[in-house]
Amino acid sequence: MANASFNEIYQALKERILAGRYSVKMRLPIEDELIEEFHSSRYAVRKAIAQLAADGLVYSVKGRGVVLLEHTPQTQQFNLALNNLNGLQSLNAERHLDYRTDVVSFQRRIVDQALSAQTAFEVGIPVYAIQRVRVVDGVRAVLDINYFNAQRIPELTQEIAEQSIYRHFQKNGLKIAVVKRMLRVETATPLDYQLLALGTNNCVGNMISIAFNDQGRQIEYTESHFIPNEFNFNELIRN
Amino acid sequence: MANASFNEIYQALKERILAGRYSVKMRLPIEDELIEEFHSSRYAVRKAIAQLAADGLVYSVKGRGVVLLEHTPQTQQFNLALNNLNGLQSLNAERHLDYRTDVVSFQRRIVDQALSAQTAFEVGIPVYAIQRVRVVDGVRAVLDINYFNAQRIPELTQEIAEQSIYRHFQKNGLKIAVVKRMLRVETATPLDYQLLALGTNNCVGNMISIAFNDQGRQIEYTESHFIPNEFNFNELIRN
DNA sequence: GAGTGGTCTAGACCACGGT
DNA sequence: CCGTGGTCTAGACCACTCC
Repeated sequence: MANASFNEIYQALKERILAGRYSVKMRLPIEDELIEEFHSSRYAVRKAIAQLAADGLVYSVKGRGVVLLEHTPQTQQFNLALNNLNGLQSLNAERHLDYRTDVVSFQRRIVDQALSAQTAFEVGIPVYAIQRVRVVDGVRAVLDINYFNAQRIPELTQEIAEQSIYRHFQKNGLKIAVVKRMLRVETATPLDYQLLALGTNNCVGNMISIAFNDQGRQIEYTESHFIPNEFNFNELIRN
Repeated sequence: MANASFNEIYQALKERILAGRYSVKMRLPIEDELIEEFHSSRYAVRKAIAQLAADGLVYSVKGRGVVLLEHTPQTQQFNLALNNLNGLQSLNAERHLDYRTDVVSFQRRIVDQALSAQTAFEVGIPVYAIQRVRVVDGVRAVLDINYFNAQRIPELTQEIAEQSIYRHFQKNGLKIAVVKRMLRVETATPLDYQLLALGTNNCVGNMISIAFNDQGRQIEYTESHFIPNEFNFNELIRN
């Protein structure tokens, strides 16, 4: 492989790790060896290793080398669910076949004091306020409560809300740059009881998302209320 | 500032952003200007900007520049809680004055089939199995259920479990390198009812942590069950 | 002391955004 | 077309691990 770029090196190493090729020593080859093998620069090799570390596959120790992290079948399963995608579509990505969105409420309104305190939007600006229920395998699993800054997004209709709002954004050239997210467990509200399949549970998970466009402006405040026991959020912390 | 290192540049820029110095243009100076101002290299400047982006303060756009993200007082508050520390101590870091740990159970046992399936530890190895309740401001807020690989950690005693296990690790030269974490909302178990101040709630949050040492070996499986409404987990997603 | 990753310099060229 | 950040090269030196 001549002059492999960062991504080729990353993919190749990832494949080998998952295939167990480095399992004996539980170490990656040293940087100089990888540079030689891939006929690449130290920059590209280090970037590939950084990506493997971000995936939770390896850990670099100064003076010792790049160590492979144990991964039993169980910890592999542990890694399945994702939390770094855009809309709520990601919650059930590819896991479920049957999926439906019910638009419960679709309004345009002006941000008042109370809504401003909740959403961090300025008082007086127009927003779309949308409530939708996600029905997964026939179960009312997620209640999405969206507020979009109407001045900074392309026009929305109820029909679009029934499909994917994020896809609509993408088509119209609006790019979500950064999302700040907060996860909480909350006592269920009357609206949750009304719209979600809570069973005997009286709490919901609440994922609050604040999204920014590539101008740095907040365009969205969303609460996603989800039923217990069905959703996992994974995360990796490195020292 | 002559020959400022990455961290000095990062701190200086962060301070200025928070002080609103770049608020007019909502842009950072271009890389070449920063290189000149700090008499530093492009490497250091770019690394500092990368750190600012990881903090959710800025966003880089190729061809346009480094954009500041809006941060209203509310979104600032939104950023408060952390989720990237080690033990459960972090959950209430500096927010609460009164804090106590009750050790409910402290055992050594051998991993059997069922525990192996749950914790990803191999069948047959010895583990410490510890249950502790964290009492915050007089409220039984968190139930910690720990399993530590006894062969890979320094000896534990009930007295240590009453204090901080992680501090004990640190003192004895055991370094936690990586933690894989999963967040869920679950129906409360009988143990949760018994030990936590659930009030009328019948669910808990469950933070499952799998920790690895700097040899890449799993040393810990922990479930932290926490009561609703009191804890926030923050996260930043960038495109 | 030898080996290894971490930091840093000084450049070159490319890809994208806006005019 | 120009300005900007993204990728990449080819080195130097430092800090840490381990023998």
